[in-house]
Amino acid sequence: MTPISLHAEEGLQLDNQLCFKLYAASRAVIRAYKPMLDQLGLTYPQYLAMLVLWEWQQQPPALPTVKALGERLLLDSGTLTPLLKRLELQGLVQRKRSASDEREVHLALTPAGCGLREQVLPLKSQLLCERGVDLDALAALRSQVGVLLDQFMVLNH
Amino acid sequence: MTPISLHAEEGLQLDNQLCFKLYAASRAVIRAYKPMLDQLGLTYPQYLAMLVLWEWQQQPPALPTVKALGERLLLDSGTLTPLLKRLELQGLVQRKRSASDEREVHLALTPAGCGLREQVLPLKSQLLCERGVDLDALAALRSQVGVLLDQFMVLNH
DNA sequence: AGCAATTAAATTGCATGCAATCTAATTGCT
DNA sequence: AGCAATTAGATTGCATGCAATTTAATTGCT
Repeated sequence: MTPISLHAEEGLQLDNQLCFKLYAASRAVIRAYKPMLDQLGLTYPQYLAMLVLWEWQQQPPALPTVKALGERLLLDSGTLTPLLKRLELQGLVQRKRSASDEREVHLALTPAGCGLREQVLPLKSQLLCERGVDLDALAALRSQVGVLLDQFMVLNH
Repeated sequence: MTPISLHAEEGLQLDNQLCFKLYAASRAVIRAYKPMLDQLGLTYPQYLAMLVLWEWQQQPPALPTVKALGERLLLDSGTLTPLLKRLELQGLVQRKRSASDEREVHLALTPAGCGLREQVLPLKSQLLCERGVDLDALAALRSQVGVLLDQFMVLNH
């Protein structure tokens, strides 16, 4: 196990921190989504939750639980419970206790929640277009960040 | 302006979203920093603020203002004011109104805040070592995420 | 000088993230 | 069956992010 030597001059410069670049880039991308999300009436994490629910709907009849959604988004019930209650208040999602296991809460899309999906693709195309995003570069970067994510997922056991 | 065509099957899959990968990776990295930050008694954004203040100290005598710190971290006073008050309570930072312009607040490190810097590099080396991080790969990814960040910084004007 | 426009922080309100705790339901083990 | 250990959500508390508003100080323009 070779000790890693870091020199203060480089090792503590903000601009040399991957962590800061990631953190700032993530917020910058979320900021870029804001105009689109405002039109949908969703916050960013709410949008991610809807993406999972829309995806899940492709394989009926299994409904996801809060836990399953959390595993997908890497979020716990402390974050998801209030978020899902807000989506329910907006009439996009229904939460119902499982009959077979009363601990679980199943999530189902309402017709409104289902229909919202159709509005997303046009808005997203517009977003990418306005910004002249290179789709190939996007995919490449996504894959690289994905590798990093996987590494940390394992390491955070 | 060529319209970008996205197909629902690929275009809305969570795993195909760069935004989600970035968001998840950013949180995963912050989680990885947690053990180190706990030892320092700092939260993650507090740590970033300290990085900037430590860096700033290399060029005396100019003291950063809240605004300057915010420009560096891409955060506004709504986030920074309470964060800095907590750092002040911990005795790491001093906030003082500028004499020349009463609107500004200058930030100075206390001796304790200054001294904390020495603890960081060993802890960080240990973190990287324990996880067997490849420093070259790290630098490469940082540079790529940096490019993305720059693009969005410009585009979010 | 006088005053509108700007600017820097602070404040308020809301929605996360996340640790820690709590509750209720289910499992597993004897 | 009986009971400890697990498990799924909900709840609480705290620290961000960030939009929107407010306050006080400074600039800029006439």
